[in-house]
Amino acid sequence: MEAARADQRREAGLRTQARLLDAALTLIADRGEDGVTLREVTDAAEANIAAVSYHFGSLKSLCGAAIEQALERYLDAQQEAVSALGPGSTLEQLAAAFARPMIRALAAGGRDLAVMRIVARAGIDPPQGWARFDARFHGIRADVLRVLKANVSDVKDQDLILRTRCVAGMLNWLALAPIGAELRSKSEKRLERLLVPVIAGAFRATDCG
Amino acid sequence: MEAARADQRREAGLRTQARLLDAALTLIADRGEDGVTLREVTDAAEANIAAVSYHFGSLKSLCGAAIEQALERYLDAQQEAVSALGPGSTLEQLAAAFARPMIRALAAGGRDLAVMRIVARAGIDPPQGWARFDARFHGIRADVLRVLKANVSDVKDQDLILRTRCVAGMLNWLALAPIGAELRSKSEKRLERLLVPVIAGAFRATDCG
DNA sequence: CATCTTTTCAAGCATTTGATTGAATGGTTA
DNA sequence: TAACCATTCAATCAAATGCTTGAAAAGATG
Repeated sequence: MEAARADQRREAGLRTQARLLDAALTLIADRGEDGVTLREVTDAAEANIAAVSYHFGSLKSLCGAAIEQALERYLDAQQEAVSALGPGSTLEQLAAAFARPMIRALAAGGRDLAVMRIVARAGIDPPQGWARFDARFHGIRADVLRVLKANVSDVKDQDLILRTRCVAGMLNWLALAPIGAELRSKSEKRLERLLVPVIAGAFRATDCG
Repeated sequence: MEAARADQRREAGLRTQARLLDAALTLIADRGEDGVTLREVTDAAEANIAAVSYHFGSLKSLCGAAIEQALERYLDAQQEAVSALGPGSTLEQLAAAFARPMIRALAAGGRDLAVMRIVARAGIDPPQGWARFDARFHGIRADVLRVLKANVSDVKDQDLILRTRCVAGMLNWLALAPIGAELRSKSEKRLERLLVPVIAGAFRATDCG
């Protein structure tokens, strides 16, 4: 037979894996990793209970894989948004770039928002192997810090990093809290107009006097 | 017998109730309501498993009581801090007052911090009967809004409320996320110096140009 | 003292949990 | 066709869960 034609059984298995990952993504985003049960995830994925053990070894492994997938999608988007910043970017441009992945997710909803909610939850209850992504987080933080230092003077790096974390926390909060649900019907442009000034203000943190 | 002397059995029961509430407070703060088990809470409280049913009816009721207690403590502190604001308060004074309960809790740790973490979790997964506290939240928000309107011009009330929610979310994030743990060894004054400018900046949200 | 009442306790119950098993399914290969 | 193999499935298991039970403990009350 042709080598190009794939094994139908293997393809079906991969589709089941993908459905399980997708179901886990949504459920973890809504209830957290510990709130997801085996039956729930297999029902949502239209798969048999044993499929989780067969394809992933355990429910914990499936959730871990779903969370890793979400983290990677987030880091890709965040890194791309931040790397577009030039050396002379303003705080508003920084704020817009930094918040863009979350703003897009809030406007888009669905899987994109689920990814951001999982990342936010991971910030509260760091999953095992979180350290695996430290380097990429550090890289993004370095890009942000560079722009911050060019715009804000007489503030220690440590304190600028704290401001970045405060802003990231604020955005994560909007993804998780029901209060942030009001924002989800709005367009990207509208969200940008609302949030960017607040974020830039937090970055600036100056009395203006 | 004297009416003033209390029944020792009743007193012992009340002490058990208090221990259960206290154990639930700590555990809910750390793992969330759904992460608390009956055995865990009774072990921590040095009480028998049946004590929960006997005193509170169910684990859910015990957790509900602990969460309500935490919410009330929080609202008392927040309301007191905000009501100290005068009509001519600056944004920095507003920021300091608004963040004071969280700053005190971060500096104090222990039960005070547990209370704030439970309130933060309640903002993500609102418990039943949350609506019971709507009026008090609304009152605090009104006080904040008054000061904001006096300091920020040409911004709709709706958007000022959003800023308040963003700031509240940022503070809640610091209570929940492990990243915020770095702040917990610092003094109130140091925390105020670090956070108040950021919060005031988010409230101000102006380009300064 | 005898009787009540409040609280505590160990044992056990039904349900739900994650996980396993051996058989069945059905495409693949010789 | 027949042997093979990746996948699916229903049935089942042990452990953990929330909760209940009847008895025991011990202060209160007459």
